[in-house]
Parts: sequence; structure tokens; C-alpha cells
Amino acid sequence: MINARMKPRDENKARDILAATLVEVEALGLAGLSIAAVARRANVATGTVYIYFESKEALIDALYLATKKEMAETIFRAGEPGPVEELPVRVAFERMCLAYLEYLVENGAAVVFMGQVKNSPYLSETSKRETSTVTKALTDLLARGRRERLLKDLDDELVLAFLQGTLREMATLAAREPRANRKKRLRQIAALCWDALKA
Amino acid sequence: MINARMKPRDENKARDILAATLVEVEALGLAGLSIAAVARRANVATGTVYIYFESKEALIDALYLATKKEMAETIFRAGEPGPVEELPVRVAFERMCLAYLEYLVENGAAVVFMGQVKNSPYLSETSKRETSTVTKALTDLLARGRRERLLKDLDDELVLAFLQGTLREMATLAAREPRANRKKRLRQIAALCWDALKA
Amino acid sequence: MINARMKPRDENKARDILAATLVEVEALGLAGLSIAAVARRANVATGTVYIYFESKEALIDALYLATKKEMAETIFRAGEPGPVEELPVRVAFERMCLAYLEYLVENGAAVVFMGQVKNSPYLSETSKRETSTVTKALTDLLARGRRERLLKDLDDELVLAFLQGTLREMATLAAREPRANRKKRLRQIAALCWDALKA
Amino acid sequence: MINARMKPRDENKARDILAATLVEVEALGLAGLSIAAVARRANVATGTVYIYFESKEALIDALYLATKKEMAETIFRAGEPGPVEELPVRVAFERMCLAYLEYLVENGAAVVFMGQVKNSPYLSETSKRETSTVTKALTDLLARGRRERLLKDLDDELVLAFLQGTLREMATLAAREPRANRKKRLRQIAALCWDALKA
DNA sequence: GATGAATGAGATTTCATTCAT
DNA sequence: GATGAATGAAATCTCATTCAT
Repeated sequence: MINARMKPRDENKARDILAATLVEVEALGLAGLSIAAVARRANVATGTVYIYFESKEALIDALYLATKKEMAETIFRAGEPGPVEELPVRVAFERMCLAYLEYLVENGAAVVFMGQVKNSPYLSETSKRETSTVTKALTDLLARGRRERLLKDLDDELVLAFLQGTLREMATLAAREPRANRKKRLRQIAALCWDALKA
Repeated sequence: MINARMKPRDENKARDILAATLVEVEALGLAGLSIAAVARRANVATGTVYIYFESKEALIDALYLATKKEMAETIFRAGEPGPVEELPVRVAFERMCLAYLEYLVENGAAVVFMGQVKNSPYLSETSKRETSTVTKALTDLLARGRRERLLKDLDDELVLAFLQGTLREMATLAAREPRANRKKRLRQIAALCWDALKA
Repeated sequence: MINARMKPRDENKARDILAATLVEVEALGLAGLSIAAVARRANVATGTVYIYFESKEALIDALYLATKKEMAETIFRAGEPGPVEELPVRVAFERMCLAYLEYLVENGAAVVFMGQVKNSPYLSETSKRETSTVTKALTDLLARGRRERLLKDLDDELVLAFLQGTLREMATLAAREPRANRKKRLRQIAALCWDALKA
Repeated sequence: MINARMKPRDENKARDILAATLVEVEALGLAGLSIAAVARRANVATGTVYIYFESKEALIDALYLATKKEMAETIFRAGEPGPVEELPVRVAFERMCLAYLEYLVENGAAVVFMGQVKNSPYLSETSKRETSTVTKALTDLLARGRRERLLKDLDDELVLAFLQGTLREMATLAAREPRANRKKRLRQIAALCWDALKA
């Protein structure tokens, strides 16, 4: 028996719409985003978008949360297999940096989207606050690094902002590079970050 | 005697409109920008905006170029008084970082604007390409640093992206800090950058 | 089954909008034409006009072509039933004149519209050139008339311009006449034209 | 002593503005007419137009009356030197037709303007009614022609409309013709008109 | 649920007219 | 009188959202 008010069942369609939104924002920016274009790219009718998302704002909000979560999980999974806590700090740090960089390079659209969405009138206050609990893996590592006198004694907030800014910008650069050089380039970047933060 | 072919009689008005645009974009993002709101904030009639700028696109383009130029000049002036070429590399580097950071902290709106405008449908290709010639002061310094074996042997492009991303992100952080701590915090950041790049 | 790529579902609506445009232009001229007024008269929302016609220019262009086609077909059908080629030249000529005159009298709005639209900034060059192939019926008749030494030896272009100008102007006059006199008046006009052109 | 409320003294400027209006309407139609463009073409400032004409409507109205008057005078002067009344009807008729045709050929812009202005929202009712008293020369001639049994017994109104429509349309045609052929072509047209109207 | 035509509020842009210089 | 920047009402056009099918 299916409840008439149940959530729409076709979860693929919601995914298609979110993906289409990402591509559109990458191409034209948030200011150039129209629901009609999203629907066209997702191969659904305009009205269908409103079955899965209450409004344009809700759509953007949902994409924001989804992207944020995916980013965090990417870093988180960088420790696996095998618990991060047992690796030497430097190795774990480099793994995480590389995982995040690779994610950013492969997902340029996500980078653009997150950049656009901040300071836009669309993002709800709730979503802005929503801090991923998954960054915990990283802050734990930083704490350990400080304890072991390997890292400078800096606020988490500062370090996170540093990594955020650096990696995002440099991933954009690396994405333009030929595939062959890329691995080397990413390692270079990770080394840069370590040098910046090491005691 | 004013040239009959020049439209703007009052250069202040163009400035007012550009300034109003910056404030509006900071508040509502590029997607929330309306010419009516800009005009209201600049204390002119809607139509007046079109006397100074051909279209919304042209307005944004002009603001982009103006902001880019101002940013570059800020770094450039950091060497003065006294030619940068005679300072030790490390001192000159720190001066430039601090000058840029201070500019970014004081001009959060500009940071937001530049972030929004990239990947927007408004920016003309010409403006995107327009590279400030003023970054030369910085690249000269980097070259000197490499020659003196003080800096890592990295592409200018990579280093510029690194500084760009790091400083922008961290300036945003610093802007939220109480005025008292700020100076110290900015120095911390500049040190971070040096450590990242030093040989 | 309707092609997914075709926009107008309701062909009547396109017709309504075209008709409303004609009425508006008759009343206020092309210079007084506003899309809002057209929409109001056609009983649709302003936005709906843009579903059926890309722009104001496209709407006017479409109306121009439709009107031109209708005019040509009116003359063309004057020969039916029974092929024009078998009628005496004079009879066929008079039939065509009368048919065209009657059309013009009944469709004063079309006359006004065509007069306004020429030399307007709205008409595309393509549409201006688009010459109805249907005038062939008339030029065939003129050729036969010349062969039979019934008509003066004049360029088709000159004769067509003569009929065009004369009939349009006089139809406007006839339209103001009481219905009772009209038939007689139209015959008078057709006779005038024959006298002008006969050898 | 000059009255402060006197009419503007520079009559040339008024003429320039009227002439500029004519050219603009010929190029873009009445719907494409803007005061700014008129001013630009007349080499005056926008505001200056309003010194000589109360409003856009008044400007168009004035141009309408001026053009109408000029047209009538052209026909009128065709009889001179020497009173039309003493010439044979046919000769006088041809002279008038040719004079009018030549005027129309030389003044294509006036033809376009008059066509556009009819059925426009700009023309005042007063101006529409204003019938030139100068057409009297022509109607006198027509009356004489009828008395002498040279012309068909038709209403003046009908004949005037006939000539109006025919000559205007054919002048447009003749204007496109090389100068050399033109004289011959105009005679052809005048002959056509005579044949149409002769008894 | 899915569709896409229809809606109309609101955005951009134009332009007749005014007014300070 | 002459100028052209400034005005703001009104036009064109867009697009988030709704709704009949």
C-alpha cells in the first residue's frame, strides 16, 4: 500500500536533476541558472523538477548539502582501508590531500558550484551552518600532528581554511594539465601544504 | 572643455554605480543583483545606469576590470617607497602578502564579487583574458627568490594560484576576527605562505 | 502524437494572437503596438505571446507573411471554379480585380498593416524578398492579354504596381461607401483599370 | 526689442529637424523613430528639438502638414507659367501628373512618411481633416474635362483616390529605374492614367 | 507521476521629456 | 537659446511556478 504523500519513488530522477543543475551552474554560473535548462538537460519536463524539489531554492540547497557531504566523505575514505590513526601523520596527511585534490580535479563543476552558492541569496541559513561531522577525521589528524610536534600550533579553523583555499584553487589549475603530469603535480601541491603547516 | 562625444559628465556617478553594484553583489550574490537595486543604492534613476554602462553585462564587466586592476595595484604599491628589487626576497615577499591580505580584509565585497563573477554568464571573454601586467612585480620577485636558492623551483602559475587561493580564503577568515588580533593573524598567514614556498 | 519539439500545442492561440495584432495595428498603427495590448485582446497572458512568437519582430514578420499569402490566394482563387486560362482575358481580368477589391474592402486592417509594416524596423530582409509564387496566375493572364493584342505592351512589374496602388487606395474609398452602392462602385473601379491597361 | 515669448528665431533649425525626421522615418519607419536619432541627424541636442516642437506628436504633425502642403503646391505650380485654364485638358492633365510624379520620385522619403503617418497614433484629428485648398486646381480641371466630354463622369473623390494611389505606387517603381529611362517611364504612367479616366 | 503550455510578476532596457548648466 | 545628462514611466522579455491533461 503506497501512501499518497510519500516521497517520489524514482530516486534516479532526483539524481539526474541534481547532476543537471551542477552542469548548468558550471557552464553559466548560478546567475545564469534556469529551471527550464535544468529540466532539459535532465531529460524531464519543467514541472517534474517541482515534484522532486519544492522550489529553485530548495533544489540548490539540496545540491549544496549533497556536494558538501560527498566532499567530506571523499577525504574521510582516504584513510581506508586501515584506520588513519595508525599511519604516520605525514603519510595520512598526504593521503587526505591527494584524495581531496583528486576529487576536486574530477569534479570541477562541484568546485564552481560551491563557490557560486556562497554569498548567493539561495542558500538557507540552516544549510550554511550544517557542518559536516566528517571533517573530524581531519581535525583528529591535525591534533595528533600537533601533539607529536610535527605541525605548527595553529587553530583548526585557520588550517582548514588554508587547505580549503589552496587545494580548491590548485585543483582548478591541475585540472587544466595533461593527464600524464597530473599525478606529479598533485604530489607537488600536497608537499607544499605540508611544508606550510609543518613545525 | 569637455569632449562632446564623451557621455559621462560626472565621473563620480560612474564610481557610485560601480560601488553600489559591489555592495549589492556582496549582499545578495550575482544571481540576486538587479539594476533597480543598484540604481536605488547609488541614488540615481534606473535609466541613469544605462547612460554610464551599456548593459548589465557591461556594468559587471567594468566592475570586474576595475576590481582586478585595483587588486594588482595594491600588491604593486606594497614595494613602495623604495624599490622592491633592493629588499631581501623574504622581506619583499612578506610585504606583498600583507598588503594583499589587508586589501582583501578591507574589501570583502570585492572578494565575493570576483568569486561570483567567474563562471557567470556576464563576463566577456576579453575581460577574462585581460591579465594584469602588474603581477610582473611579483613574478620578478619569485624569479629572484629562485635564483638565490631561497624558493622552491616551481612554475609561476602554480605559485600564483597557491597565493591567490590561500590568501583569499584566509583573508575571509581574518576579516571575521577582532581588529586587535588581526595584525598578528595576517603575519601568521604570510609566514605560512613563505614556509610553503621556501626551498 | 505530437512532436515533442513543437512548441505550440494550440494552433488557435497563434491565430488569435495574429488576429489581435492586426486589430491593434489598425487602431493605433505599428508605432502604437504593444505586446501587452495584443495579449489582452487575444485573451492570453503577455508571456504566452512569447511561447508562440520569439519576439515582437517575429510576430510582426509572421503576420506579414500570413497576410501576404492570404492576399495572393484570394486573387488566385478568383479563377475558380473553372480554369482562368479558358475565360476571355477581359472576363478573367475583371474577376481577379473584383476578388482582390472585395478582399481589400473586407480586410481594411490588412491593408493598413501592410502599409505600416513596409519601411518599419521590424520586417526581416528575408520576408521582404519572399515573393508569392501565386501572382503567377495574374502574370500569365497579362501575358495572354498582350499576345491577343488586348493589352498594352507594358512590363509586368509596372502593371502589378499600377494594380496594387490603384486597387488598394480605391478599396479604402469603397469601404467607406454604403453596402448597397458597393458592388457598383467596385465594378466601376475594375473598369477603370481595364481601360488603363487595354491596348 | 525682442519679446521673450517670441517664436524661436532660427527657422533653419526647425527645417533641419523636420528634414532629419523625414530621413529617419524613411529609414526605420515611424515605429523606429526616436527623438534622439532625429536630433543627432539634425546636428542639435535632444533638448533643442523641444524648443522648436512641443512634443514628438507635434513634430510629426508639423511635418505632415508641411509635406502635404508641399505636395499640393507642386501640382499647383505645374500649370505655371500661364494659366492652366487656357491649356487643352489633356495637356494640362499630363503636366500635372508629370509634376506630381517627379515630385514623388525625388521625394521618396515624403511618400514613405505619409504612408506611415496615416493610421498612426500621432496624427491629430485636426491635421487629418486639413484638406489642402490647392487641390482645387485639379478638381477644376476635372470638371472642365467632364464638361467637354473628354473624361468619364466620375466623382472627384474617386478620381483623386485613383490618381493618389496609382501615382504614389508607380513613383516608387520609377524611382528605382535608371535616370535615363525615367522620363519615358513617367510619360507612360501619365498616359495610363489618362486612358483610365478618358471618356 | 509526468508533461509542457500558460501565467504574471519582475527583470532589463528604451525613450519622450525635463532641467540644471 | 542650446545642451545633453537625468529622469521614470512604459515597453519588451524572462522565468519560477502552477495546472489541466
